[in-house]
Amino acid sequence: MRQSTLFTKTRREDPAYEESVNARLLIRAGFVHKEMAGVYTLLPLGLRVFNKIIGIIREEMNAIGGQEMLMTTLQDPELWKKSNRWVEEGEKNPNGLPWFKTKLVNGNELGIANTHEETLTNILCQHVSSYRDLPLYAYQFQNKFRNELRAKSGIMRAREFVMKDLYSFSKTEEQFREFYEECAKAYLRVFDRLGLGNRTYRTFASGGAFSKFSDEFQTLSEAGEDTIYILKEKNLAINKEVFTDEVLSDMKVRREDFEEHKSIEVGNIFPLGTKYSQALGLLYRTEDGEDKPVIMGSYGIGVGRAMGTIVEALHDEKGIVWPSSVAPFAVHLVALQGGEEEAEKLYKRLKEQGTEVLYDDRIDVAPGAKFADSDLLGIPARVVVSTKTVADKQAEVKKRTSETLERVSLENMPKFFF
RNA sequence: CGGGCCGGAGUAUGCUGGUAGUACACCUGCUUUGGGAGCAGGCAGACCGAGUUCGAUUCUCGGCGGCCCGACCA
Repeated sequence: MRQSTLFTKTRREDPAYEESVNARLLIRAGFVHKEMAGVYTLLPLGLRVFNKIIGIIREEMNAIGGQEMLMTTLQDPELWKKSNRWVEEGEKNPNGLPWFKTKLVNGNELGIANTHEETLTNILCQHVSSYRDLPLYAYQFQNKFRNELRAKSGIMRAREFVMKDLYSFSKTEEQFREFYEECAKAYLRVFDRLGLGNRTYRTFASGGAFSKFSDEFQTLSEAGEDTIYILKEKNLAINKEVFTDEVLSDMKVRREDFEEHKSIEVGNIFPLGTKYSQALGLLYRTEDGEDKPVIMGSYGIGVGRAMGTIVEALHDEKGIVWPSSVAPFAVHLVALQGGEEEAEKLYKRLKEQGTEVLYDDRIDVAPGAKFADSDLLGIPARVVVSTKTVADKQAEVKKRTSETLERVSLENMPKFFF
């Protein structure tokens, strides 16, 4: 893509109304636009990153048998009343789910989705009736709306956000557990591919409204809202909420061996048991002809939060540092004076070979400004073509993560040196 | 939802009870080009409402909005 046609502009200064690193950098670099507190638009560059994150999650979910679908945002209150999660006006919410609601013209109330256990369980009542139909795993990337009392930390705690939510439906506890562990491994692969592997821990946590315990995926970061305790040699992490003597003795570990860290919850998986299958009547018939409620589990990753976490975890003083797996482009080709003609040729060649390239073809922009933009945008490789390099029939390559400049022949540029 | 701070060109800010200044961006022209160029000219701004006052961007109150702390949070 030609940068001269990119409608977003970078900013030199931090927005005055944002304090968090992720929001400051993403706004300055033109990846997101803030609509209001906790509500962010994805601009073209931001959407490219977003879609790459989704692509990675999708591959890993498909690999463990997930079937992708897309459920609705408008929700029928009747379903939620069955599970006792519909909260009337003025009522204190026993489940802690802050609802957004709206109304039809005729006055009937509707819910605006904040999660989809009820919806999917209800759908499956029409498709599951025998043990032969199980297990099954369905997931989606869908907008969730949560009426957070306080949106904060930039895109990390939003009121509207896209979540990958997968739900498992199993015959037995053993079958559920087997998938649960498989999904936990898939989650670690996802975070590894997102460039967060070395600082993301599967973390023992409280089960909230659904079960006694759950597993969170926590990425170490000072920007995090959570506190976890980690035991590096055992690769064990425990959320502060459940860092109790009882839990420690169950795990046969000593409190003083743990280190305390701030962290960001990038994913969460938890058992649902038969809470929703019983409430909504999702039963299956066993080999023995008996009707039993399906055993469920729920598995979430916030896509925007993952994006923000990457920015928080990997930025430097000059800007964003995207891992190549999610970078908006693989290469930032920068033409400086005297290099325009060769840069143009190189741009065409890189595109032909399928390399995703952002081409800074802007004229009358000072070299320093181009370099500053390049650093801010965080594309993994910068390729400069200028009078100096053209004289040697070369281009200059610099990785975003390194200060080393490398010269590469313009004629025989290796296909993927990036 | 409680508390603190804040609200002015596209962005960032200084001063101010007498209708607004600067920098960057943007437009025009000339020069300039390897780490956010220079000169000249130009465009562009006070969240909403009420009150005090001869006069309010400035002071007071209310609303709305933002950030932060706390509470809350699958």
